[in-house]
Amino acid sequence: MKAIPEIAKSFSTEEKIKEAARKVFTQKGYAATRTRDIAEEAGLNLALLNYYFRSKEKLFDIIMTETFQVFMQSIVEIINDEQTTMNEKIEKMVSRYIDTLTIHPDIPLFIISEIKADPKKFMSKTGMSQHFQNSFLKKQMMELAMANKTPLINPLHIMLNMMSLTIFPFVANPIIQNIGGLSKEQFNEMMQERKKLIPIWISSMIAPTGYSADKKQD
Amino acid sequence: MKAIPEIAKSFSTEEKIKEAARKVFTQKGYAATRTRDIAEEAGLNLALLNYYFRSKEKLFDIIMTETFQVFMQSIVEIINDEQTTMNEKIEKMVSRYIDTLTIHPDIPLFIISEIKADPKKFMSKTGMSQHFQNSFLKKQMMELAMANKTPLINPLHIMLNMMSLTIFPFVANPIIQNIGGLSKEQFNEMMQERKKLIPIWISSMIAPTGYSADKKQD
DNA sequence: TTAAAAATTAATCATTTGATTTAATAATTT
DNA sequence: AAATTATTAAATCAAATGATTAATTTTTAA
Repeated sequence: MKAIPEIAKSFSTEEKIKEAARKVFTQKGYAATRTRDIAEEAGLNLALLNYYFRSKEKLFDIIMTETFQVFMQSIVEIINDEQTTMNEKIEKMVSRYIDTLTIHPDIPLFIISEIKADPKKFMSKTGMSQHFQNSFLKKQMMELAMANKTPLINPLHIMLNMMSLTIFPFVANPIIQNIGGLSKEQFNEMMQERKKLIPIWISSMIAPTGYSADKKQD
Repeated sequence: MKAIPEIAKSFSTEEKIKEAARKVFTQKGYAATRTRDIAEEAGLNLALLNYYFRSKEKLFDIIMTETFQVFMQSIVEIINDEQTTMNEKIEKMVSRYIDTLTIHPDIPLFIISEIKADPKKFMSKTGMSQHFQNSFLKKQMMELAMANKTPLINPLHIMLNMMSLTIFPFVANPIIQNIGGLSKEQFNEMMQERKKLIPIWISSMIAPTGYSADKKQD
């Protein structure tokens, strides 16, 4: 009867398994991943996976939670920074997303797919809703709309637009590369361009002269 | 040895299987779908699936191809219509996407996930690249940039923005609903709002006063 | 009506896959 | 060094799953 290994010891193999699992799970998703894939990727025997993590699902939960948390944490810090303006926050978020996703392009599709596969499992414990609703950023957005006498665009739209413009290209990467006829490098260059462009676009949404043909500005 | 049934006959069961397959595949993806799920969804014996379609993979390929083609076809028509302006095309695309995806919200994540799982299998035969590169829309975009003396924003950015702003909310639906604290109905209302907003936003990207209020429209 | 063809079903096969067991090896303790 | 414990590997199990078979029912058409 194998005892469960203590936390401190055998850090190395445990981490090897987690790294392999992170790679294979984010690349192929839970259902398409075989525990044997993970063992092979880690260069370790299959039995170790269950020895250290009891089951595929438990290992997956750990990976999923960690991935999601890392992904959220950096954003939460940015949106609650009381020292930066709204525009600076948007710049920072866009910049951080693009830098992170250039290195780990699989993460968003992974998170989205797995949340969809079992929404209540992951949706409950994140508290994403509060993060945004109570954020300093949301306050700033609403104040700015007042100050500018601009008709208030739901802050959710703005946040959603920032995420859409930034994250979607990575999610739909193979399709986008194909439509644009881009190599991996050209795609990354384009995303670097967008680091500058997206904040400009978002700004122009908030303080718009943008209402084109039918409504003349005066 | 069972003969392969002729095309005309037993339309009903064949269609029942395809409908069931369409539903389950788009909902759960290829890997997470069991052929038994499809049989049950169709209310039919498992063996019929292989009787009519030989294998899970062959059935899947049919569903995938059809789904993708329907999705592309309507867009290709719009972007090559020589009677409409660029702005009208964008309005139409956004509108059609949102209407379609409100009814079939699973389609984009399905297509994206499965293309990612096997890019060469699906990417080759679509010819998406040509569709856009040779489109009347792209010509219009470039001409408009000239005429307006606007610095040319890569038409790919514009197309990508349109798709991002329109499709991403559906792809990330559970997360977006959670962040915004929205019910399914409220989410759909928001997407109806975006039907009007997205074309405005895109316009303001193309002919921008958007660079933080320093350039007046005349 | 009847014989052939096609459609449908229940039972079963073979492979895959998550998980376990048992034995061997390495590390640590006494 | 001997004993104990931790770690690793090979073999195997049991359930899930895609696919097939053989028997039965239904439909077609002569």
